[in-house]
Amino acid sequence: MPKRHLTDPVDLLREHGMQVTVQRLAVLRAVSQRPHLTADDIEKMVRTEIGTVSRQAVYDTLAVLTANGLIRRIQPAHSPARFEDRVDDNHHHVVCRQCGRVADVDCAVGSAPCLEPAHRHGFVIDEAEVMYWGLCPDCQIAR
Amino acid sequence: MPKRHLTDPVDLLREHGMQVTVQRLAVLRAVSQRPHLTADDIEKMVRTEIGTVSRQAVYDTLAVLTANGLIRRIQPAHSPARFEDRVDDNHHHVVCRQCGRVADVDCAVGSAPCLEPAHRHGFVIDEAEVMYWGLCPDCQIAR
DNA sequence: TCGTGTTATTGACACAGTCCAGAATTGGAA
DNA sequence: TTCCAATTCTGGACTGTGTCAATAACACGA
Repeated sequence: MPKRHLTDPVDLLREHGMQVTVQRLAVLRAVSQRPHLTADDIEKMVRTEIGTVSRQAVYDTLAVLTANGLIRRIQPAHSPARFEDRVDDNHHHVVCRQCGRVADVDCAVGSAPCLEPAHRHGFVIDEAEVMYWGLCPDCQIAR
Repeated sequence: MPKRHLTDPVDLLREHGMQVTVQRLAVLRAVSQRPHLTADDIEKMVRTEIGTVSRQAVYDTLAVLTANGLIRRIQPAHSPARFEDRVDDNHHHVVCRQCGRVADVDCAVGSAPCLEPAHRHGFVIDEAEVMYWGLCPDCQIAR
């Protein structure tokens, strides 16, 4: 009896007590294959793959996957939310001001960059999010 | 002839070639008095102060003030845009996950924190934005 | 005070995302 | 295998921010 790899999407869902459905697997596959897609892009990909899916199902699925930590939601300003399956590591993002493209970056400062603000104003801080802004290679050429 | 202080709102607008209007002065005053307000809050404050103002005028004014660098627009996820008049210094923000309250923080790492990502993927980066997430004092108590 | 270019008003519209209620599907018990 | 309760999906209406376009009003220099 072959031992299944832990990151098998089916096992992943089961481990979190979630039912296994075609839609969920398709959403997981889409997010995994092409990180930083928008909900709309994911909806299109899933529909292409399994024929039909409602927008609501996509949003619900993304929400429940996010809540269970299987995927991560990032929301740059002036852009719809984007999703990625790279979780459990402390990485950040660089966003193109022109086309909205997103890429992963690791911060050079360390594994927990800037987690210590000078004054925390009584806030209990649980996350530091770093967003780099600039122009992607394509948009530099287009100038 | 007394020399006017440079940060006089009227002079500020003139310096940037912008006409001086009651609405603009009221918007500047609102943003200055209570930083991190939303456009909606600002609209209410301005309306209270000068009687009547259209939503569009508020948005236009905020846009033109932002474009000229008189105010700064910050846009936390799951929250409408907020505005502040503290510009020209490299500070960041801490946002309450519960109520959306925003406070200024200076990063302890240095004046230009995390500006050097490990891999920039060909992007030309012009800004690094740091957002801290947590709970504000009031919302800690409410738990 | 007048003329011109800028700014404000009004109302329609766009977009991302959410809510709701009923229908369908699923996992697990028998 | 069949059935039940819980979960999930569907379709449509709806919200909240924000933008566009056309017209009216205003600010400011001459």
